[in-house]
Amino acid sequence: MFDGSVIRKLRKEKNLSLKELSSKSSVSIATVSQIERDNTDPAITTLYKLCKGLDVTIAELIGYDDNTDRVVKKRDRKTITLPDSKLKYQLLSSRMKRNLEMVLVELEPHQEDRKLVTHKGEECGYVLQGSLTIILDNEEIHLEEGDSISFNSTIPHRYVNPTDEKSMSVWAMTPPSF
Amino acid sequence: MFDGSVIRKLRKEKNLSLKELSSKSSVSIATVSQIERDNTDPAITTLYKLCKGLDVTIAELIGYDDNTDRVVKKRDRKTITLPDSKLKYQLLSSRMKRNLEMVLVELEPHQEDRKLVTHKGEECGYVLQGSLTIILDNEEIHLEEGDSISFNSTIPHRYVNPTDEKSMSVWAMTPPSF
DNA sequence: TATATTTTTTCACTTTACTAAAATAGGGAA
DNA sequence: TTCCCTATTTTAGTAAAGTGAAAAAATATA
Repeated sequence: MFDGSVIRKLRKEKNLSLKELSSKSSVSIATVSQIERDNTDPAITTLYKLCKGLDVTIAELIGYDDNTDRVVKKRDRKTITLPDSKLKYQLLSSRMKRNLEMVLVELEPHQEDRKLVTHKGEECGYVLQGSLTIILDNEEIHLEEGDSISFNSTIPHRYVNPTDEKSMSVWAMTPPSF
Repeated sequence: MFDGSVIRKLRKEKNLSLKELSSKSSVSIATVSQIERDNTDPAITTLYKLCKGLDVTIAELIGYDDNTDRVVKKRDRKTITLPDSKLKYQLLSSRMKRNLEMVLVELEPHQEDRKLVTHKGEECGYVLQGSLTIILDNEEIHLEEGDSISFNSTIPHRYVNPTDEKSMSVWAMTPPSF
């Protein structure tokens, strides 16, 4: 069951009356009231309309006010192990359901993944330390410290550290792939 | 109107029959079929159920856009100026149309933004250097170097550097807000 | 090709969402 | 305290979602 109280909370935060939200969203006053009090389970289209009136996305609406485990302290980071990868991944974002994920990726000197990976969504990476070579399909892209890159994650890709120094980079992905 | 063909597409990708998805999601075969062909506008709870059967989140279901890649070299970074902010922002992601954005945020000692901001989406931040205090609504969250945080960007927020040292953090946002 | 089985769609019914109008509740002014 | 106005909830009706069973279509097998 969808929690309608989030709608009321957002509405009040934006200082809107039921009448005003009804007008902005083209949903009747009575319906908004019923949804807010969990008297009804809205159709997705009705939710879209309410989101328009509230100026939020559905993902935001569903994830709003979920403040559990926002912070990941350095000492509490989870290390991710992937079956096909020897690289060190540390999750920076919390494990709760979200549309955005952040990880630290560490490669030892001359380390690489042999296997190309592909997954839904897109990602951005920023080189914190050392260098990093990204193989995107058959293209080899070399990044120095401070460089960054964005690409579509469905493009088969893998990481290579061709140097004698450790490489550290931070990556954001939407949707999450871990 | 919600586009039900996404459900069919995902179902076929996962090699599920209507009967199998119906079973995994506890939604009747007939309903799944009707939703897939846009004959009906599902309740949000029904969509939750379908997502469970398809093993995707609502955000994933509702979708995002793919696009092409681009590198931002350190020397080519764009600095972003915001009308209400004195903080230094540098864009790490390309300016191409995307659903994901990454920026470097730099605060001088004792620098802060006085104004709470709110915008659509969600964000993750990782403290690269120094410390950073995030004000989320009325909550004050203190992060040390190496700490990270995820939150919904519609929650009013602002950044504060309460220390004598410079603070550097990297932030990912979806959807982009710059 | 014929038959069997599975998958999907249609049908008719029950249940529930959404609505306009009426009723109730809350707040402010005189 | 009374009155007025606005905000919210309730009511009763219409429209639409969700269902199980039947029908139709698609696929597999001999």
